[in-house]
Amino acid sequence: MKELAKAYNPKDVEKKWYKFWEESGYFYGEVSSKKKPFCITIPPPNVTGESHIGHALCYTLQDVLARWKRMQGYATLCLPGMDHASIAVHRVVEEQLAKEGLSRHLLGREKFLERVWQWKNECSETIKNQFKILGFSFDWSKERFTMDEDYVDAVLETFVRFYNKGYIYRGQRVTNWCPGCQTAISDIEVDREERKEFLYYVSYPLEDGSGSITVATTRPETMLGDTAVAVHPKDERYQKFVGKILVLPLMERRIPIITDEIVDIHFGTGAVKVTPAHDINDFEIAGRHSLPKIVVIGKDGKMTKEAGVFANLDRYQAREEVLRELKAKNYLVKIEDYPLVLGLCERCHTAVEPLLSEQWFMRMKELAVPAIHVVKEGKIKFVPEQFTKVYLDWMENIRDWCISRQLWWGHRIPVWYCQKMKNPKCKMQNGVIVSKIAPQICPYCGSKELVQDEDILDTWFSSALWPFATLGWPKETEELRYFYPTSIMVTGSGIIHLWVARMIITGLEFMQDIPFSSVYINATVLNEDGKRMSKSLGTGIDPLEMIEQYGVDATRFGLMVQAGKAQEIRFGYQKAEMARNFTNKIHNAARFILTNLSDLHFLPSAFCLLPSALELPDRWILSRYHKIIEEVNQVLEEFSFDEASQRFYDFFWHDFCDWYLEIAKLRLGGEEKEQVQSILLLILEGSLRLLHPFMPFITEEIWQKLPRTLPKVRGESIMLANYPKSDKKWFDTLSENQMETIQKIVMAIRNIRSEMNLPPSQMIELQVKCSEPLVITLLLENLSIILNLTRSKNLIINDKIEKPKLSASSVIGQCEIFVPLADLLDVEKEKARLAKEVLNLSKLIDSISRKLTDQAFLNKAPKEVIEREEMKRREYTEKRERLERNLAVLMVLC
RNA sequence: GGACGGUUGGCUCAGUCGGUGAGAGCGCCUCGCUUACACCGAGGAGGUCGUAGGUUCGAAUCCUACACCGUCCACCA
Repeated sequence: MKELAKAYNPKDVEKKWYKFWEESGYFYGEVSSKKKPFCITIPPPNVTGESHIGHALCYTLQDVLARWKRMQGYATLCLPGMDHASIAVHRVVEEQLAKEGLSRHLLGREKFLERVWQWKNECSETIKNQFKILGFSFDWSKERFTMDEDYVDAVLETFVRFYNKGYIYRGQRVTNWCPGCQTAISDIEVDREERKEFLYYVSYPLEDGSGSITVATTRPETMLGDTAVAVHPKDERYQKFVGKILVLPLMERRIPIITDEIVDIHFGTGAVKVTPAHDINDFEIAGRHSLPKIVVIGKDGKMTKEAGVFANLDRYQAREEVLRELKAKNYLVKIEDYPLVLGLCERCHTAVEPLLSEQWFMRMKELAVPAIHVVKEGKIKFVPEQFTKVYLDWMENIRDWCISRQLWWGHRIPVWYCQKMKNPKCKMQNGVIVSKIAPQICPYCGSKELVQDEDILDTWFSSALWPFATLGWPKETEELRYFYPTSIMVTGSGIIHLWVARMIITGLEFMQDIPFSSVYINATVLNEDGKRMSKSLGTGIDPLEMIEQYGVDATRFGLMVQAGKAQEIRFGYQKAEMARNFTNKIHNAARFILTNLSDLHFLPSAFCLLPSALELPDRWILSRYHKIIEEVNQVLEEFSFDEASQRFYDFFWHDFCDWYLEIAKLRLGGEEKEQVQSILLLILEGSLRLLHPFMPFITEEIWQKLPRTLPKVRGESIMLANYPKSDKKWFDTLSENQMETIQKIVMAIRNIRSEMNLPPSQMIELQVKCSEPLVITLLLENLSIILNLTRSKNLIINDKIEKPKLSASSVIGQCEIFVPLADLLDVEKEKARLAKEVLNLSKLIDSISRKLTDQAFLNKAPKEVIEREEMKRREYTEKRERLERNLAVLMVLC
């Protein structure tokens, strides 16, 4: 056997195994009628080149599930891909262009797109490589991109179908317009910044000269586009004005006084100027009251013709001019300081202008109904559960979705406009032609002058199709039939609305079935300072850096031990270091076991052994082992990755290495040698399989080195081996209790040794006073373990032992342990040690006694609780008496 | 403004159905390079469980209010 290195070096093994797995086709998601399917369509990362540890978390979770299910015998498909992420990529590429003194408008649409494709290709290679480094068992043969030919087809198909069913329409709406970037931008691209601004009070006179109403505004220049003043219907101050007409100052326009629930009685004067074309609320008010919408600020941020004498002024210049005029004509009542939250374009930092524009929308209310139903019914479950509410709250108040974007990188809207509209039929359709394929002539009037809509679709329109478009939809592929609905969607809480909700809607609409049965919302990874990781802020931790330092398995495990129910996790190097140390522990345990196997030609079949034929440590570790298998499988069913990894850690390190292995060392030289070797190997081999989903590389590396004679080690890779199943016949509570007694005794003696500063070379003697025959037998049967682990020469046990005067002592259950030390005994220290323990017990006994003398407690507490308390009191009291007696012996000495 | 989450030893976090001597990892202290592992082993110190009330025989755990931190959503001009 090849000598194993003293320390585990991940770099030696990781690349090799990934290559082996991939080339062997183990990741291939095969349709198999003999197996049950398990499928995850991996959330496609944006091709923006960003990479931080949060991605590593999300995808590792999925790989753990996939490897686990694959080993459990499911036909497993993890389908990877990338998202074209139109806005985000625009930002990246346009930034690059800006550095070269270029812009997308200077380049033109075609050249710009060429440039983006080039970027996309580089970027997706980088991401793919990272995923491979991380060991993800994704089926790369089925990799998809949201702008692949087939995928585009699916997107256009969706648009046409939705349009034909009347869900998609064209209309006007106020959207965030950036005059700097010359595009509409979504809410998430707007940075909010608090500014010290002013609130201006302007008086609008009544047409009949009977008075005036004062309105408050932060943007006086928009008054030029006012078409009403609104008050709350219940505002008594204005009851008498409702329905009357005002004369808009400077414009001399007659505008009505209307009522609307949206108005806040307590803000300003309680009367709001309504500017439908430049404010989202006002736009909605206008909709409810059929008010005209006058655009007074143009896309360039300058005043339009509609602004009359202010036309062509910059919007901020216009504000000054308007204020001057108002003041001159005595309409300006007062000015207050006012902190305003201003929307700024996150790219160019220009103040966003809400602007009325023509957009495509999707009606959502009706589509949301079945999507709400499947979640309420429990057909789709959110994990953690609290996110169900986030989803439902949004769905139940869903608004129409603006699906058009004035960008270039993405799916161009499959709509053409006839420029001629030569007949009434064409005019009736407004010359709108919706088609997957570019039409040559107008189907209505035969005109050849057709112009395609310039806009593209919102990125999420295409990602909404991910779970089925990746499997081949609209074609009826074998994969689609077999793997849809997929098993689980793992993603971040930030995109429940943007993405998850829409996948559920489109899945139900086009597949008539849910897209997945579970939605696991992974935590946001914060860095060590509790800050969100972001490349632009420089607060991200690059997973590759961590991998470089600790290896892939440690990085993955470090993430998994923290992947619990919390909404956020802080990630630091500590956890990765802990996990790295664990890999080393596993490596060395394996090294020890394999080294001690070297003279074995074949292995006895320990697997056939009956529990009764085994020794206590064997029965104990096998019981622990099977319980851990049970637990890991169970908590994984609940997606408790933290529990699964931590429990395994505790078992392997503490039970197996600290105790079983240490005890095994004593037995490997004796008659039980082969039995012990077999059990060591059995537990090691099973542990590797149990751990494999979390740490794929080290487990494969060691597993491949195990003797092939082991029945379980016949396959060509651990990732194809069976995942361990627990066998309850090995559950052995008695052995666990007995072992616990031994451990406690050993620990008590070690504590004495340590407190008395006894060097390891100092052998000691043990005397145990015990009257319980079963315990005496237990200790005698495991005598060599106790002696060896405590470095003791011998042990005398019976019920007549008296405490040697110069000895340290301890009480464990039925046993009183004495360590005669003669002049090695530090009497003062020992007295202090015992006194402290007595004091501790006294406190406990007092608190229990207080309970047990409390009538209320005795009357109302359940019987079991009272009994347990009584039992504890007896136990502690007895222990205290013994300790006090031993302490008394020492007191006599001085 | 609303919703959700968090607040437990120096740090990062567990803690199930209310009854535990409140746990772990890191860090710290003492001892030890005992031929798997110093990326280790043995032992130890360290916590009025954010604050204030309440429910209860009994609260880290349930309820209310508040504070601070975080995330998401939002139509206060």
